[in-house]
Amino acid sequence: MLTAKQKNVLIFLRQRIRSGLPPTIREIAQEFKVSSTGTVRDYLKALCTKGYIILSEKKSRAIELTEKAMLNIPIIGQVPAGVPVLAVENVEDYFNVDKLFAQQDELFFLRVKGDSMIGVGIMPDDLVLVKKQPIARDGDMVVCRIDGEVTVKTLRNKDKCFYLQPENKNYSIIPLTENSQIVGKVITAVRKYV
Amino acid sequence: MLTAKQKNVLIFLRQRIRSGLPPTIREIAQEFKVSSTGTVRDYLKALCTKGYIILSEKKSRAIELTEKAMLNIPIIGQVPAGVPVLAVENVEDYFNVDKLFAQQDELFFLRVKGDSMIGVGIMPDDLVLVKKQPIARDGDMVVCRIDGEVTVKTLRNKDKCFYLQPENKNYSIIPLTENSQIVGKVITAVRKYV
DNA sequence: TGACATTCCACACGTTTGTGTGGTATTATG
DNA sequence: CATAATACCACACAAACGTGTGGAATGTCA
Repeated sequence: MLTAKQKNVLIFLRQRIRSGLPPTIREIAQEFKVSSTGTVRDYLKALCTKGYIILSEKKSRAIELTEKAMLNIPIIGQVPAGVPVLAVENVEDYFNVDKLFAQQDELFFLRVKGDSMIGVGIMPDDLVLVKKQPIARDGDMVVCRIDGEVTVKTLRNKDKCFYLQPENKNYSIIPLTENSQIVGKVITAVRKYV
Repeated sequence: MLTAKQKNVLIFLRQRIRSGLPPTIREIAQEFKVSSTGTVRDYLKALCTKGYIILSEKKSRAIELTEKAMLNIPIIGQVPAGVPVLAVENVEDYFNVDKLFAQQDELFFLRVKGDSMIGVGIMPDDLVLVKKQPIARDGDMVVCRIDGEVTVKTLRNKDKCFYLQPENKNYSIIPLTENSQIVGKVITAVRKYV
């Protein structure tokens, strides 16, 4: 529903906000070569009523992007033969990088050592993105401290007891004792190339 | 070299900048309960001369973090027994999410179908982060169009010819013909849980 | 001890910036 | 066709904001 002008303004806002300093009304006017601040306010009002931005009163540069306006990296799904790969129809979902930012203090990457999780495709030296939390549920992949050692395992809850289950037949199940502590939950596995 | 006060100010700045709107001098004063704007300017000058922030003149909220001050998601490496997991000493590197942003238009995720790359730990339904580029080098993992079909394979260059090599013994090597086109290069593999 | 950085204060000046009013012309939209 | 939304303008006002001056207390380090 955005006009071409509004779309361009939104792109500019996104760019500037991401760079760390949202623009003032007059900076937007300069960017789009309009001589009146009233014109820019028309833009912003339109984007505001359409739900793309939120404005705070009497604060400089106070332009906030809504979830709707956030730019995400597209996830391309199954691509039928003969169709351009990056066509809009193929976009299955979006990977929201902005959200990663928001909870940054809660996250860390852990480099996996050993092959105890190779059964689920996690190889030695892979990175797992861990969300810090002291508890987890049955089936969650967790990072755990056992007597000072740190391991990645699948958490299992059987007969009112918790167990750490490796995803490799060469390793055995470890019961979760008082000396153990769940550091966090694996939410993503990442392997970087090059 | 930062004093406790300066460190706290920097943490506050980082928080506010990441949230999208850097604070004004008076907002900083309010946060730290000092009644003079001059005091805050002292803080900022110190952080500036020590190389943590960059200030622009006569612009509101114009506080920029330097690379030195940027907070990235820490990558935790090998953790020896008895040491807290998240201790600073264990930080192996940082995953710079800011850099992902910069080249956002060049990136997309592709959901992998099939098990032709299972030999390198890429499983069906995994996501690969692809950087758009029409050429690649021997050994690069690439996304390729062959007669309209899209596949992920390893690129091989032998005897002046290019081949697409699956990482699974059940599949065979495919020569790169004129009907084929390299869409981009896989730079990261990602698997999301939950 | 002396030079220096740090951490605070008060107050005033001038620019930046958001706000508001009142227009006009063009382009949807039902 | 009429109403609404859009896209522009000029100008003025008040609040927000960065800047500057001058001072004082404290701690650091050679």
